[in-house]
Amino acid sequence: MIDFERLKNIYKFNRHLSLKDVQLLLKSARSKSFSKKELLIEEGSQKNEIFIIRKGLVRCYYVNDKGEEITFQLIPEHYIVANADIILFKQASRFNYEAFEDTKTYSLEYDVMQSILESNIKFESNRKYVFQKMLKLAHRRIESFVLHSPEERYLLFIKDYPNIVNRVPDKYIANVLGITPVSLSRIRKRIAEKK
Amino acid sequence: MIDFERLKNIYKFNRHLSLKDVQLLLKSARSKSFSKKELLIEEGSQKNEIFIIRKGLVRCYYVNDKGEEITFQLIPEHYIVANADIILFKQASRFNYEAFEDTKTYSLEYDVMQSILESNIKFESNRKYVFQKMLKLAHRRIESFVLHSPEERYLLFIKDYPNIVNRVPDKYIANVLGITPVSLSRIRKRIAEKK
DNA sequence: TCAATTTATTATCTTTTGTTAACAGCATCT
DNA sequence: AGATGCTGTTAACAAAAGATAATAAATTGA
Repeated sequence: MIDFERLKNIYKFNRHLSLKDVQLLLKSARSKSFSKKELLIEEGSQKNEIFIIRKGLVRCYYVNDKGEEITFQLIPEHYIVANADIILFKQASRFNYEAFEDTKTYSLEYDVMQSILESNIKFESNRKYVFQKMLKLAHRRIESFVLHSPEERYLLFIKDYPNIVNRVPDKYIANVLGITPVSLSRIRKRIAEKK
Repeated sequence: MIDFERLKNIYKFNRHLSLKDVQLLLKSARSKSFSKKELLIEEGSQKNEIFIIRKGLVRCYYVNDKGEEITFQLIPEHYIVANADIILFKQASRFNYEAFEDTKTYSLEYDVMQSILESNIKFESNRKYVFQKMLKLAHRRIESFVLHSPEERYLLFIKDYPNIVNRVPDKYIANVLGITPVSLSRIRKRIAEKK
């Protein structure tokens, strides 16, 4: 049974949303579980399912020409997993989204979600909130690339996401920072020597 | 006199918006002109004015501890200039937004814009469109840092923004790509030698 | 037009990163 | 327990990038 009150709190739905509103949205949602290494979204997929992670961690990765996996994003609890390629670029997913731990989600077809959101004006301010949150994360990440060195970027990352750091091997974090695992290892050494 | 029909076309306002709707939004807008080097938004500013560039180019830059200017973004015609720090992070602007050419804009207070948007349900789908467009740009830029080398990043940039390349000195583009001007010069040489 | 400024390139040197490979420490799994 | 696989560190070398400075070329402004 879904604990709506708790969920509402977790996802900080707008204060103008009543419990009823949230229920409206979630009664169409499915609860799903993925065991470690299972894929939520597969490369090539045209499906457009929106997930909210209740528990666990999802790794979004790209497979390049050489067959190497490059981790693009690490997505922990309470964040949204969505097929960005479909939503933003109208193309099949270039990424795999893999449960990196045993993961529980609520999910919903994007179109279904949209029609529910559009059916109730109260959802609009919440939609705005979600979009802003995503833009905020994106902006901060771009800043970290333009304004900071890889070393500073790493320090920022462990400060911003202590929650992720202890849960995934460093090599994946290196990818997210746009550097190689070997380089991250050296950066860590340099930082340690400074102290 | 504002040519609404043309403007509507340029900014691809949603088909559900009538000319009347667009007029509603724009009658509160001011037309402004900035001569080269004038600031649209100044570092430290708490003002929240949204600009649409009708003509010209705006450079968004950050001044670091050493007093060096780092260009964060180059914003050409038809794009939006907004104080991201205020809107996303509720803090005074860390950036200057400078007219890099003589620039003409329409502008509007963010709060005014919001209340107009909220007064008319028809604007919602357009708001969604604008947010998506911004997220798309942000996502693509993050991709360029995570998935591509500086050289590939430069090639992507000149492909995506040929419009900007010929209008600003390379040193600003280097900043946007997260590298130094000297390094960009070497990259250009390397690319030239390959051909 | 001509001086002054800005920009791009090149050189030199230092630092950092990428690449590949080896290896040790852990964890996992049957 | 023992074999296997995964991860992080280190080494060695090549490639690229940062820093600084000098210079040439282009642009700007009076």
